[in-house]
Amino acid sequence: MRSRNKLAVREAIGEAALRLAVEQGPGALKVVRVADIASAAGVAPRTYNNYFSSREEAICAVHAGQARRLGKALRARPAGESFVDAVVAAVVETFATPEPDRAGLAMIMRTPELQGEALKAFTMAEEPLAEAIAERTGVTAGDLTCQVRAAAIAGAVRVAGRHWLDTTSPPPFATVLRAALKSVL
Amino acid sequence: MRSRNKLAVREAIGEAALRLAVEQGPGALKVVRVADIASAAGVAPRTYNNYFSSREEAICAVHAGQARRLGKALRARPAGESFVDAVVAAVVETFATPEPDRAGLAMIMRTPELQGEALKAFTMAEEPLAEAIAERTGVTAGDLTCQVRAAAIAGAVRVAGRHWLDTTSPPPFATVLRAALKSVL
DNA sequence: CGGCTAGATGCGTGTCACGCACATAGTGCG
DNA sequence: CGCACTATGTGCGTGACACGCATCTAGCCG
Repeated sequence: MRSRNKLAVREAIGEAALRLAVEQGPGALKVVRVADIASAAGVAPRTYNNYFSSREEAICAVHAGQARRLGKALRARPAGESFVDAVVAAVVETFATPEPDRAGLAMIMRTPELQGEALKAFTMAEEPLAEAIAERTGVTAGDLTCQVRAAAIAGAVRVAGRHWLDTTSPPPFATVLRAALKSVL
Repeated sequence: MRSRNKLAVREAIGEAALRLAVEQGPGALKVVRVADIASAAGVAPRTYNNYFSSREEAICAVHAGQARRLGKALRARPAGESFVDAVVAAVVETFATPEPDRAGLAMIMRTPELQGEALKAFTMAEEPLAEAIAERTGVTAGDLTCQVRAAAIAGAVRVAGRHWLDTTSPPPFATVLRAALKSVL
């Protein structure tokens, strides 16, 4: 336990929380107790509470981490690429590589008690994304346009996810993402 | 008490919760107890719980109601108006008429524990907005493009709010809203 | 006028977040 | 080489809360 650094412990708890929630399916929040999450992650209940102050936060932590990487992904695109292509590529490699887990995504996006935390996770991705957009388009950081574009992109990803979940015969998520992004770029 | 209908009671509780939270300023969630909200609204603590299952939800209820009216506002625009003009007008009259209360908005958008619920409130506005957009542009409801555009508009409103709060000398909120919407329409 | 329903309220219970104190591993300094 | 010091995990106790259940009251309809 002590050998794992803080980030690793946080990840372990988050993954355990999400896994248990998905196993229990709908209504998981009523069944999965803090003690369950803690023991599944190999920590004491009190320790879980040092990292997260609610089960919702823990369950959404892994997706929050994924969303936070979007800005970095955009920065990593080659400079010669057009802005639109770079954003699409960054989004696809961040959210559709590998293909997301339908059960986990459904749990997070369709459970009312988790929606707030999930939206918060998506929204936290906007700030680094806006900075990356500002850098790439050569405007000053904190520009209103960049933040609006970042919010639009994040919103498109979210809507694409909802659409993808509603579809019974699943096309590749990347296809839905590209279609959604086409409307805002 | 019994004379007020359910909606009125809900509104009374929501307003009381927001008012108390704003009065206490930052850290209000630690100070404002359920009993305080209930007594301020003139109901029993158990009754508050029949309407809301968390203080966050109660505090954000008034803004949720405001956001939910956006779709209706768009439908109410004259048919001859261009799509862009109609959206801008609907947004401005929904969110900037009258000029919002800075303290209340700051409380909701800047308190971490409230952000999730606030984002949920904004997101709930997207569905009726998407339907109104579909109706006005003549495409089938549930179209991906409409939902993405609705999300982009809601995101622009949210970013505009954040920007408006960060500005020390406040321009009219409608001005910021128009600037933000220009980037996504 | 009597039963009926919706809504408000009280009470009890299980869960939770968090402050506080302690134990212990890893670390730098003399 | 040993010693304090710090960071982190953990146990315990407390206050608050969400919610199920039972009750009561007001208003309504026949």
